[in-house]
Amino acid sequence: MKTIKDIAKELGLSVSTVSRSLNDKPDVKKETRQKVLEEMKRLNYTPNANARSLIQKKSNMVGLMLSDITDPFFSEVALGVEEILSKSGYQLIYGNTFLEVKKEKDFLKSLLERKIDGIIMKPSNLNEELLNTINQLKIPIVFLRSLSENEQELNISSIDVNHYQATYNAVEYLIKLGHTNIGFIGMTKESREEEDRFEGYLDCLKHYNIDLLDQNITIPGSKILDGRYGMKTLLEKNPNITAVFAANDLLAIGALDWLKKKNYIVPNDISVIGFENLEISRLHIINLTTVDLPRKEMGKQAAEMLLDMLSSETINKKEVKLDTQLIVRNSSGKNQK
Amino acid sequence: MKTIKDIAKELGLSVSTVSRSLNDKPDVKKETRQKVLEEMKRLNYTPNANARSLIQKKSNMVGLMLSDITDPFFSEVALGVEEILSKSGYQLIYGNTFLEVKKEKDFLKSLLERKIDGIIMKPSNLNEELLNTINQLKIPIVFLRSLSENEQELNISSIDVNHYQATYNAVEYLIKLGHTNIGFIGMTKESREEEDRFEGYLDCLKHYNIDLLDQNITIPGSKILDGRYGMKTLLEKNPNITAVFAANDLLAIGALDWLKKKNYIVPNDISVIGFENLEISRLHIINLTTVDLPRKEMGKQAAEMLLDMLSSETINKKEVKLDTQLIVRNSSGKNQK
DNA sequence: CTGTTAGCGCTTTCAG
DNA sequence: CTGAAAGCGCTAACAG
Repeated sequence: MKTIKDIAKELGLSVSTVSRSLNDKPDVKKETRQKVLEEMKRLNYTPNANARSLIQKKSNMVGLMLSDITDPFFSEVALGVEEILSKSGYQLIYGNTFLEVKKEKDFLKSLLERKIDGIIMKPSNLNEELLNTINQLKIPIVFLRSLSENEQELNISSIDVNHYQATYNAVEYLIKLGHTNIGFIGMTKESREEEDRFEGYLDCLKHYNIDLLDQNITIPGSKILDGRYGMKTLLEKNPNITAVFAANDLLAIGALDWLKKKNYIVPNDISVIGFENLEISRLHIINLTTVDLPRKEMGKQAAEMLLDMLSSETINKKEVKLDTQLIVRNSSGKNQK
Repeated sequence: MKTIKDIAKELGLSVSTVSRSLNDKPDVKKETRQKVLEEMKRLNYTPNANARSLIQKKSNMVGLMLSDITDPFFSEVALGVEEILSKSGYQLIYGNTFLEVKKEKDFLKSLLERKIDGIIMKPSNLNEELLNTINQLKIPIVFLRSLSENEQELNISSIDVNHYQATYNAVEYLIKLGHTNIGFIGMTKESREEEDRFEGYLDCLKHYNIDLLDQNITIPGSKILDGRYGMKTLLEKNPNITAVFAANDLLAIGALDWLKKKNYIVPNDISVIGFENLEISRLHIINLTTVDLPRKEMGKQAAEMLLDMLSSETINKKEVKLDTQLIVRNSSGKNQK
């Protein structure tokens, strides 16, 4: 492997001059720099970023901790993050945690050893230990979800959408279509956002003086099959349901699928609303009314917030909540009963 | 930031003893090691992996170059790769290239500067320059696609499925259902695999003495909307088509969507076959006959091949082609005309 | 404008 | 079993 020493020796220069030339520093004669650059090419020299990191105490690497990259939400976030950070010369170390505390811990540890400059992550509900660990990191962090109460004092920025409001609006939209018997198909595991959404559902019903029925609620999981099962469960418990809010599009699509299989007509018999606005949801054969989540945009903004924190001395914590938009399609309509 | 020096000073030991203790090397008294480990915890010490990489000439980092992480194929590959490599203590630097040569070059360069130990990647059709660059890397590489002819001499392993055979089988299946007017909706950009698939289609028609019709072929792109457009194009050019092979599921789903919109009955009027077996494809409302791609498995095997190359002195190049399976669902049936 | 020197944090001989 | 010393490849004062 070639080093700047080789270049220096070859050219009869000192390593510092070579270093200066390579890094576009001032105080180098044009011709010298020229010669260095040529020699560099000739020798097929590649700088050693690790050596540079060591001395500069800056690695130009950022950690990206996701729960599951195959989740369309995270893959789009990851795309947005990478787009912005790579432009600024940062490399991304990525890992999946499935929100398992052990994986989170292990991954964080490996990031710290690598002396990364910052982290963008979607953590689980932090237990105390992890919270402490994170608190001690002296590097900028952006959460891909809102901070919970016990995290408020942390010096961490966050980006999220307003799950509460989004759900409230969606349910309100159903109520204004005449629905009163509205089911809720929730996601397991995604506690923080999930709570907010559930509260949005509850508060909206309350606001319109609609009784909350236990049998209108089910929490089956987060995949298509869970949605099918959730829809089945709801109808078994309460056949009078006329509308359903599902906590994500896959659940909603599963619900649609099950309804279709059982010869229910959507939206005449039952209205279905999702949450996420996946690409497939706008398919003619699905045509799901849903809440649009600006996934890639969230990734981009997360990256920009991190860059911001990276470049300023004082950590200026920011908590951003993006607005969402209800996308009305054909899976929802007036209550016909 | 604490260093081993701090530990050494605190304990009145030399840095070398501390280093040995931390790395489980022999020749350290049990109690000494114990003391070091305790002090390490007390001081909240984190080793500096960059310093270690510098001296060991091994970074324990691997590059993962994808075209687009939001493509379900790549996100699942990325999951499999990460699962295996993180278990072996490797960190993954990921980047999206969209098969753009400039992005590929830039990303490769940044990987080289980081002195990564190996690369798993899905490259575009390599131009000579990139090919040279890659050839000069003295590190193990695994391609997430088969090697093309001009790449054969490279010391690179690859993993892929047999696109030719998979397509041949799919088309043969259609022919055996009585179809002779079979459309082909192809993907742009993904040249290598695409050629193989196209050849599978051609050879199969030829083998069954079916005339190849120009108007039965269209290459619209790779997304749902492209599939809709592709289906539209095919039917305009040749209304007698009774079956369609689409080069991926999204194209096939787009085709289904358009057929549904135009009130064609699938599979009675037209059979549709996809390629990939996405999760949504098994939905009751889609129910797509398709070729199953073992995506995550490919990622895992790619990682294992790389680990293999990483641990053995001699680079033992391997070219793996996994078999695929035709998943027959309700989007295909007997020719009714 | 250029060279000398020190040192980033760590591992690894080589002595003892 | 432990310590001293060298050095990985690079940057950053400081002299000149």
